[in-house]
Amino acid sequence: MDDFLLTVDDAADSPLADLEHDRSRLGRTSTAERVADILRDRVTEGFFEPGQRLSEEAIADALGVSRNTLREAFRLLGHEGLLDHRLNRGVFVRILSAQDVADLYRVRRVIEGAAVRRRPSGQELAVIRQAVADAERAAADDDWRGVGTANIRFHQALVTLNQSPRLDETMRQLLAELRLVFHVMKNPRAFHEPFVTRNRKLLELLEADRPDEAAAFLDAYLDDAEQLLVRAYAPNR
Amino acid sequence: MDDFLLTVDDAADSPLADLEHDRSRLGRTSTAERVADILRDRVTEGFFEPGQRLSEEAIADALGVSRNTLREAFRLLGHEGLLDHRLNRGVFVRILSAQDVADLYRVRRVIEGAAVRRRPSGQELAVIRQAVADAERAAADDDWRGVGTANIRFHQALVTLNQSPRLDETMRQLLAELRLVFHVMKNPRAFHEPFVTRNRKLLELLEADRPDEAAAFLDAYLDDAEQLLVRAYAPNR
DNA sequence: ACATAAGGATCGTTGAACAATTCGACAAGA
DNA sequence: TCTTGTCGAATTGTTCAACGATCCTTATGT
Repeated sequence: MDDFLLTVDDAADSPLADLEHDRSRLGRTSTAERVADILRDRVTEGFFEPGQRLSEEAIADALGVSRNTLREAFRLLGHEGLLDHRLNRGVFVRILSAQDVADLYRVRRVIEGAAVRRRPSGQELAVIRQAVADAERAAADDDWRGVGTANIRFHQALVTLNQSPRLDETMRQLLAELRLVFHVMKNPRAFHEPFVTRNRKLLELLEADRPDEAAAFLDAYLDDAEQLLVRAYAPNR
Repeated sequence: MDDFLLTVDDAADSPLADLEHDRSRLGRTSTAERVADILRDRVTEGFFEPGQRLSEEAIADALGVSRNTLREAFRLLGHEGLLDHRLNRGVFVRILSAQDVADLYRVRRVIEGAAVRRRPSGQELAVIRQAVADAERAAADDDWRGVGTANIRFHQALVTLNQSPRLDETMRQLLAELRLVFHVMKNPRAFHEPFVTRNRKLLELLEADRPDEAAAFLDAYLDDAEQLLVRAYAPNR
C-alpha cells in the first residue's frame, strides 16, 4: 500500500496531477463554517455594529441552526478577532481601541515592509498593477467603496511578495479587523483619495527595483493612513 | 460609569496599575479552553504524535467532558494550526510538510528581523539577557530540553521588541507549530548546542546598538536552523 | 443615597438522539 | 489477479431539551 502512495506522489507529471490541484475545492464546508462566512460578511460590511451583542438564541433561530453549531461559528470569528467572547455574557462585535489600530499598523509596517523589499516576479507585479488600475478606475467613477476594496487588494498583493501563505493569512485577518474601523470614516473619499496616486507611485518604485525607497515610501504611507484613522477615531472615545 | 473607567485607565501610575496587569490571569476560563490547554500541552510535548487521530468519544470520555465541549476545544486548536480537522473524518495532530517548515522560517525572518532592527529598552534587554543566561546554564547542565525552552523564550523576547501584542501572539502560535517538528530531532544536543553561543552573540550586537549587523546575523542564524531541521525532516517524507 | 436581595434572561455544559459520511470487508465480475 | 459494487460497523455532524451558573436589572429595606 505504501508503494501505491509513493507511486502516485512521484507521478507529479501524470495526468492525475491536475486533479490533485482541485482537491482543495472538494473539501466541503461544515454548517458552522458557512454560518461563520455569513456572519463575517455581516460584521465587516457593518450590518452588525461594533459593540453590538449577538444573541445566540436569536441568531441561531434566524439562521435555522442549533445553538451548538452557532457557537462553533462564534469561536471561529472570535479567533479572527472580529468577535469578542466574554464568558457568561455572550459575544459582541469587537470594538477596536486606538491602541488596537496602532498595533494593526505596526504589524502592517513589519509585514508589508518586508514585502516591498523583495524582488517581485512578473506575475506578481501584474496582480499589483491590476489592483492599482482598478483603484484608479473606481476613483474616476467616484466609486469610493470600490476604491476601498481595490486598495485592500493592492495591499494583499503586496504581501504575497513574501511568498508566505501564513503571512497572507495574517494579512487577511488583519484587514478584516481594519474594516471594523473603516466604518467610522464618514467621508470615504477623503480617506481613500490620497492613496490612489500613492499606490501608483509605490508600484513604480517596485517596477524600478528600488526596494529601499519603496520601503521608506510605504512607511510614510502607513504613517499617514494611521493618523487619518486615529484622528477620526479618537473623538469617539 | 464611563467616568469610572476613564479614571482607572488614566491612573497608570497609581498603586492599582500593578493589579491591572494581572487582570488577564483573572479572566476565568471556560471548560472548553481548559480542555484546549490540556490538549495543547499534550500535543506540543509529543504525547500525541503527528498524524494521530484524536477520537472524540475516547477523549471526551477520558477527560470527563461532553463531546460538544471537546469539539469547541478542537476548534480552538485547529485554528492554532496544531490540529487538522477533516470533515467527517475527525481531528488529527497536524503533520507539517517541509514546505510548512520553510514557511514558518520565512515568517520568523520577517518578524524577528524587524524586531532586532529596533532599539531595545533596558527592561527588554534584561529579559533577553535572562533567556540567554538560562540557555547557557541549561547547556552546562546537559539539560538540552531546558536549552530548548530557554531558546524559545529568547526568541519570544526578541519579538517583543516590536512592541506589538499581535506579533507576540503570532510568534506564540508559530513556535507552538514548530514544536510539532522539533520532535523529529533525535539528537537535541546537536540541534540546540550551536545556537547557545549564537544567542549570546546576537545579544551583544543588540547591546552594542548595531541593528544591521544583528539583522544579518539573525538571518544566517535562521537559515542554519532551518536547514538543520529540514535535513532531519526530509527523509521522513 | 446606598447596600442587599430577588428575579429574569442568557450563557455554559451536558446527554441523548438521529442523519450523514467514512472505511474496511467481502462478494461478484472481467 | 485486479477491479468494481455493496453492505454494515464505526465515527462524525448536527440538533434538541434540559439544568445549573452567571450576569444584569429591579425592587426592597435601611
